Amino acid sequence: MESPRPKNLSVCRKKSIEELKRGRKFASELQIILRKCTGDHGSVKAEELVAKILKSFTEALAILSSGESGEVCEDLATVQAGLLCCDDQKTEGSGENRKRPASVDHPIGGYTRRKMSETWTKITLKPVEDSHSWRKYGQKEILNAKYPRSYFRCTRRHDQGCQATKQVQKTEDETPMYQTTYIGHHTCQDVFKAPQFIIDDIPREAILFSFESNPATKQELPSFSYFPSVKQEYKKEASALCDSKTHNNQSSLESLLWSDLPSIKSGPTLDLPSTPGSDYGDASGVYSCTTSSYSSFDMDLDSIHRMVVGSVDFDNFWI
DNA sequence: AATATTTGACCGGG
DNA sequence: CCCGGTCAAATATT
Repeated sequence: MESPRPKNLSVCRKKSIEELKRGRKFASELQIILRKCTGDHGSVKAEELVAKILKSFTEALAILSSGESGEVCEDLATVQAGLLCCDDQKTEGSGENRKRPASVDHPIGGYTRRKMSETWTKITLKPVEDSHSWRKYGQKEILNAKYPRSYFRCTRRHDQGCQATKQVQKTEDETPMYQTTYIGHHTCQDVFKAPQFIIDDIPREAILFSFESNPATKQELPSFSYFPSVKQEYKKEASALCDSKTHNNQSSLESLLWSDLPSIKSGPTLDLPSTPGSDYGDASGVYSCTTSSYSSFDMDLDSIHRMVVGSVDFDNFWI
């Protein structure tokens, strides 16, 4: 949080302010139109809605205009945390009878539908590049959403029983963003790190929303212990940076990210054309395999995360 | 051959 | 019954 603030971030903020101003202007116009059209007998709800939209824009603008440094994320998170709801806390229980045959994952039968897990959301201009390996396991058309939602799980699910998942969905804004919802924390440990890529998790322009927290589950600490079951996924991860396809996606992403993170760039220079053959048409084209260590920026966000949500007493454990 | 992604089906909550 | 999350067979990729 006290990390030096790249110029690009303030540029980003200015852009955000511009965008919000435009949004507010449009909402204003809509309000006028609404009043003209509906008159006195008009829809009160619609009016209320417009008023709320306007208020949101105003507040967001106030937040962005006031703070000088990285408080943007916190403030927005705080604002949004109140608006967005949390997962329910129902236990997924023992008393279920499912037809689906038992699998390695779910020996008892059926599959586990994850609830009561900590979730947090990032909204970024580009698909989020984070420090874990993900494997896509599904994609769904979502009602009233233009783009499908992609579902990812940690590649270490089988190895280490890591239950972390994430969902990526492209928003339908004027300038489409990628909303990445993380569900649950990684309980896995990186075996092969790629020290030359100490990036991280989130592009600077990321907006972090936190909904729930259970600090007790925080286990994302670097570890040097060696895990015996080294399977293909590890190898792939270890060589991810040399892997052609992954390399393409990653490099393009990274070069984009780096363009926003010039001050913390480390390791080899990636001087590649942006988005060579990678398709960001929707969330379905999203990367899956990445690796890196935890950066100070990651820790910063983690701190922010803690600050935002405080210590909510929430009893969920993966293990 | 091993691993990743796609995609339709299944499942459960609301 | 609808919708969203997950599974797993089929297919693609490496």
